[in-house]
Amino acid sequence: MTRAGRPQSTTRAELSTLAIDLFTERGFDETSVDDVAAAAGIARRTLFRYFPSKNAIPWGDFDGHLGKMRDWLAATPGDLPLDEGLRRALIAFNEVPEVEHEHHRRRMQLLLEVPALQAHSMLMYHEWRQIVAAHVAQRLGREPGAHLPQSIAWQLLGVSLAAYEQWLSDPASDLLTLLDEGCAVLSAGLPGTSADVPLR
Amino acid sequence: MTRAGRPQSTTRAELSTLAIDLFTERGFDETSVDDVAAAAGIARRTLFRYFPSKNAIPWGDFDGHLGKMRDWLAATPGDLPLDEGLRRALIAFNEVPEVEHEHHRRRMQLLLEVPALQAHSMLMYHEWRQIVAAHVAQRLGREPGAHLPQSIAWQLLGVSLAAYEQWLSDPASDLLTLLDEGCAVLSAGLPGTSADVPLR
DNA sequence: ACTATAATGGCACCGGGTGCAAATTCAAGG
DNA sequence: CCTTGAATTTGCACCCGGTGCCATTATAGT
Repeated sequence: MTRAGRPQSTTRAELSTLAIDLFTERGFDETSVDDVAAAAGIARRTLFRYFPSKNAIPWGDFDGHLGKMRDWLAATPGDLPLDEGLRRALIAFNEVPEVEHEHHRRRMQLLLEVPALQAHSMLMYHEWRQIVAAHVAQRLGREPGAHLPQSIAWQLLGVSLAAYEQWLSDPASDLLTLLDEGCAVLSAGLPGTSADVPLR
Repeated sequence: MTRAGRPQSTTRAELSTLAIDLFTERGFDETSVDDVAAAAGIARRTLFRYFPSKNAIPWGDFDGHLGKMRDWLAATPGDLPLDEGLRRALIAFNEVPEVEHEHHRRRMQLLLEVPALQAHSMLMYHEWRQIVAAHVAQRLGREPGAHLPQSIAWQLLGVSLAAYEQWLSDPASDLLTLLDEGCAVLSAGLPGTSADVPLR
């Protein structure tokens, strides 16, 4: 059954963590792809078979993780309000086992603070947004490509990224709490609205 | 008075429109920087003095345009609800004179549909978000770097990008109307919430 | 051992981006 | 008219990310 040929000499995950270490120590721009390949003991050409680009390396197996987001949303009870379903899925998606906390933080620090990676992340989040939009569309009885679902997906992404930025800038903060706060704003709408009590 | 040296041989705006033409015709990835330079009649090296990267070329003078966003927000009457002020500034920022409609559409089509440019746009919008966050912070009496202002800025960016995507995908649609719809969601919060009438 | 299979690795090549130093073009002053 | 100085343009060498191609290597099954 085990279809054979030469076995892989390493894994995406291994390479990703190794690279994150290097990038964090020496800096992303200052570390060349050759450096990573050399440290991993493989050829540069091979590294590009594990990852499509240097920017993709710190992401590890994000696509695999995306599947979970889809599953959580699909498993959302139908009687749950839309915002509550989104909130729970978002929390679940960003929950990380205690042991991996430090590693997760370092990875996200790279992804959110290195300009090249910041930019690249938008390509990664495209699929994530489509998953969210599809769920919202289904709940609201619209097309996945319609304006409302797409807008909500973008806004939820905004909530996530703002929470992550805050989390990274304040070591004492808790990521899930921040995500919760963001969701609250998204659910209830902007403060200081005509519907609200006057500000002063 | 005119402090002299050799005069510039062209302008950012000229190069930008020329390049947008080329990129639209032949494709962004298929058009090399040398092609653009050749078409403009300047050296490749010189082109990189007008723009810091190939990705920046289609943006033209975006930084200058950013100043207007700051001005509109600063000029917002203090008695206007927060959401209404943001809505008006967003509309004003994205209003384009009739004559430039076609050009604007082609530019945005590139910026939103070419992956490399999609990614790069996040770096461009960073400053835009900070402007919005600063305004929100001032209105709400918080620090510009605080979570709430940053989250709202991210969400407003999401509203903008969703509107633009919709506008590009549907030629019959009106951009300002779409922006308005997005702002409405942001103001009022998500539909299908526990606070709303049950869905069916 | 032999073969099919699947991964690794070396090499040449392309395109974006930069540092550096020389060449160009203008205004102003002697 | 010629020089000087400022600001811009340009050519060149070089680095790095990324790809196409093909040979090489390591495994499983016969």
